[in-house]
Amino acid sequence: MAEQTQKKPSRIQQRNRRKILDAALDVFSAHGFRGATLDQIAEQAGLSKPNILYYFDGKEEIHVTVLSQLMETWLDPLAGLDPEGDPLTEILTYVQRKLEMSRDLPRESRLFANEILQGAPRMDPHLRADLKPLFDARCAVIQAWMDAGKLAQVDPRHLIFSIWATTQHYADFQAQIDVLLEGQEPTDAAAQFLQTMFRNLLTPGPNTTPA
Amino acid sequence: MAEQTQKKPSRIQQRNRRKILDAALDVFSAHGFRGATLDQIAEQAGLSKPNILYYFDGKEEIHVTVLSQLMETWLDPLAGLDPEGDPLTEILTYVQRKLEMSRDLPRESRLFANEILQGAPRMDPHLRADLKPLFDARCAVIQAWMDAGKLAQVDPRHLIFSIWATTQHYADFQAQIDVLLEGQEPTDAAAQFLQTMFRNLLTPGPNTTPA
DNA sequence: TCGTGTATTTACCAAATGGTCAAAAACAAG
DNA sequence: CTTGTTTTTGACCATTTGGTAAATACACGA
Repeated sequence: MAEQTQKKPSRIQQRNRRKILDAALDVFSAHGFRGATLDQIAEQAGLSKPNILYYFDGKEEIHVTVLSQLMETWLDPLAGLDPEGDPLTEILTYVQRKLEMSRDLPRESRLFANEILQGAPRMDPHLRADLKPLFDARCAVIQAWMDAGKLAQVDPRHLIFSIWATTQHYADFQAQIDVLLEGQEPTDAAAQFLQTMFRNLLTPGPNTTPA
Repeated sequence: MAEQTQKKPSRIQQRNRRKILDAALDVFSAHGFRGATLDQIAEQAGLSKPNILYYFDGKEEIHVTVLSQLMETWLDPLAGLDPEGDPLTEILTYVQRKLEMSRDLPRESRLFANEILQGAPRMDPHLRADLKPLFDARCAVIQAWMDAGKLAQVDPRHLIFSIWATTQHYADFQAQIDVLLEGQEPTDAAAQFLQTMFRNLLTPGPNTTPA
């Protein structure tokens, strides 16, 4: 059966589960949970619907599995922020990595956005268990940098929010951006803009927040 | 019938259409188009399902109507940006207004986000017809301000994107933010942060973009 | 090659859902 | 009250969709 409690998954099982999860990422990210159908996932995966339900207990389980896997990938850049590195460089690198993820993994970004938009019904536990601790830890690191005078004083929490918002925007609102930037040079102006914005924000100098 | 080609709508008709559209905003913004059901909308509106279909031709038409109405509200702040005003003040005021809209009209923000996330299937025409021209016009205004040396030189298009992204983030990702900021002082730190960020970005000074 | 557990398909089902229709209320005007 | 119009409803319908059961095909080690 598929419910092997501890058996090693056969090669064919691994392959099919991967195909299903990849198809599910496609479909869920494009239509949301309720908008996606098992038939669509089945077709995309090149398998029959009952066959898919042979590998997963139901639509819900597929969705949860995809979201769980996504979580790791998604937290990776933030987790990679090095408390020992140069503060400004670390943050600007983080911005850059997030921006690249929007480019290279738009499906993942949209899937995540979809889930949060609906109130994170299935992801809330993950957010509390995985994201929250990491978020708090990174806020503390950034705060320490600021206290040491290595960065301008701003609210670390909203700094992170603004990084997420601006970078993920390019994946999540791509349809809008395509309309607004139609036919314009594909220069990577976004990267340059964001680097400038966050550098200016974080560089301690004459423009710092008034006490 | 409801299909009066030019007749004035009766008072009861106006009232019911409004109830339906408000209920639809609730339901669509919370579950997306496919996730929303006519029964949910009917219940929320306090009407029966057939009665709803007496006022609207179908689910699709309700959705389109809500989106169209939303468009005006949504473009209003950008349209209100005054080319004659003080550049920095104008933009910072715009940021503030957009942030307030995220607070006061989160349903609208999420409905919009949902639609764009799905690739703007029903809104694409509106984007091209209404948003695009306004966007181009405002970009030109901002560019002129920069050329006159009244603002630091950055890409106006990405400036606007970043304003949208950061402000709407507070409505669209509220579920996530609630988890991450749980139990923290409800100070309006977001407003202060964003004002600082965009002021530092746009104030011509030592931290300007390198030529 | 054979047998056994694995994988896949065919044929279904029940619930949900968008939508219809005719008739009943409700209502307005004379 | 009566008549003509607008509004509302109850009873249905067809399709979609998540899911199941049983039968069939397949892989692969003995």
